[in-house]
Formats: sequence, structure tokens, C-alpha cells
Amino acid sequence: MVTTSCGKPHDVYAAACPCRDMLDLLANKWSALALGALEDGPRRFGAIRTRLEGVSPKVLTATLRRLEEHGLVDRTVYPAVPLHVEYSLTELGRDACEPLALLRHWVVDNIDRFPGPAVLSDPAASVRA
Amino acid sequence: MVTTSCGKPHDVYAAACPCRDMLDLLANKWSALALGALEDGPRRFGAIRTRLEGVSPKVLTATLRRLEEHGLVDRTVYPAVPLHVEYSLTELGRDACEPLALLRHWVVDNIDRFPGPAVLSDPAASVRA
DNA sequence: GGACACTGGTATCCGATGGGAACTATGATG
DNA sequence: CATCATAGTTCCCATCGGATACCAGTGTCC
Repeated sequence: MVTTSCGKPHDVYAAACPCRDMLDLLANKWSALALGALEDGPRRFGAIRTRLEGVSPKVLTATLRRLEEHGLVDRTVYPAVPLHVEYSLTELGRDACEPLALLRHWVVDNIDRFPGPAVLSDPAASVRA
Repeated sequence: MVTTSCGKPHDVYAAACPCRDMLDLLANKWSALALGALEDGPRRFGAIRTRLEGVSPKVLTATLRRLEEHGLVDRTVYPAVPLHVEYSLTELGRDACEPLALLRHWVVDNIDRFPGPAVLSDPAASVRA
């Protein structure tokens, strides 16, 4: 049994376990997409921004900084002109990509099974006497 | 090639693709935990709330309603006394649990590799001339 | 009959987060 | 001197997440 800083076995369901924070970091739309965008090698800010269609620069910066802070990506500045910043996966980030890639692919593979905007159960619906 | 309502192959990176919405739904801390909480069979609101340590009733209600709306969980009301509401996975929800369970387990298995609150790169750090 | 408990939520308030648009800094280029 | 490119930052506002309080319906206890 692995005990931890929270004094218990690691458990994503425990509010105080650091796992909760990591899950919060990874189980996030932009994180999942950003890490995926780096799977094929380092990319620059602008390239990631283009790939993650629709992301605002503010949110992308925040996402990448958070990933960097947690050791999933490296940020390298090449002070050329114009400025050139490259983001790449760390060893840990590469490993984290596997489950995230599975999730992304599952979504793509199963999207047709999802109902469109459906009817919410009204209070009386689905009632079994 | 599978074409879709967005007129293109499904792609989570495309802003207009419904995949994006599904990813947003699944790549979410509370969704991932809530679906996992239902893996072993139907559970009642109070039980899920207890399992997802720290979730507020408002957020849990919203999460479950959203999952229901997208066909991942079923909500069944048993008008017994006291009121009894049961949430269970649909076929689709059960399938969605696989990649989410992998993600949760990856986090637990790799949590020790994550650096603690680390130093953010200051503008001068990591610069390669 | 009144107080209390159980269940599954709402209502309310507030700070954090997400998103869009505009703006900045630096230095090359025309 | 104006323009362009890169990589952001700043501002504002709408939405979301989280904490706390409260509610409705019914059964039981005293």
C-alpha cells in the first residue's frame, strides 16, 4: 500500500489527496487538447493556438503555464527576432498523453452515439412506482 | 471517412465539431468522478455526494443533469418515503467509463512523479541563445 | 399535535474562471 | 517613420464553481 503526503493511499475521490488536483489539471478540455497538440514534437505558441481552434490567448497562456508548473511541459524561449517560444512535452507529459489520447479518440469514435440536445427528465418522468 | 453534422471528419480540435462539446463534458473533474462512482451499479444522490468528497449539492446536481442530458446516465425517481432517486450508467456511460477510469488510474499511479508547487520559469529562465 | 429527522434537492451570495477584443514590447523590414 | 510578426498582457464582462442556508414532503417520537 502506497501511503502519501495526505497520509492515506492515493485516491482521486479523497478531497485532500493531491490526486484530486492532478485530475483537475488533466481532466480539462484545454489541457487535454494542448498536451495532444505537443505529441508530435515541440510547437510554438502560435502553432498551438492555431491547432486549438477557438482558444483565446489568455486561456492558452494560463493552460500552458499551469502544465509547465506541474512538470508536464517545458517552455523554452529563443530570444531571436521575432521572439520565439517553444513548448514541448516532458517525460511525464508524454506519459500523461496516453490516457488523454484514449479519451480524445473515444470521443471521436463514439460521437454519433450521443443524443442531440435531449429532453431533460421532468419531475414526473422515469418514475417507477 | 466519416462526415458529420459539422460537415467534416470528426475532430476534437475543430471548434465547431460536436466532439468539442463532448470532450468538454467528459474532460471534467466532477464528470469523471461521478461516472466512476456509478461503475459498480446504481447509486443514490446522497451516496454519490458522499463518495465525491467535497462536492457541493448544487454542482453535483448540475453535473448529473448534464450527464443525463447527454445520455450518459439515467435518473430514476422512486416516489417512496422518503423520496428515493437513483442514478445509473447507460450503455454509453458505461463505455465512457473506460477511458475515464484509465485517466483516474494513471493519475493515482503517477502522482508521485509530479513536482510539488514548482517554480515558474521566469522570463530569463530556460533561454537558449 | 408539535418537533425533529431523512432525502433530494433549490436559493443565494460571492469569488474564481472563461472568453472576446484591444493593446503592448521588441526589433526587423519597407 | 509606419508596418509586420511573435508572444503574450490587460480589461471587461458573463458564466461557473463552491459554501452555506433553506425548502418540501412524509414518517416517527414525545
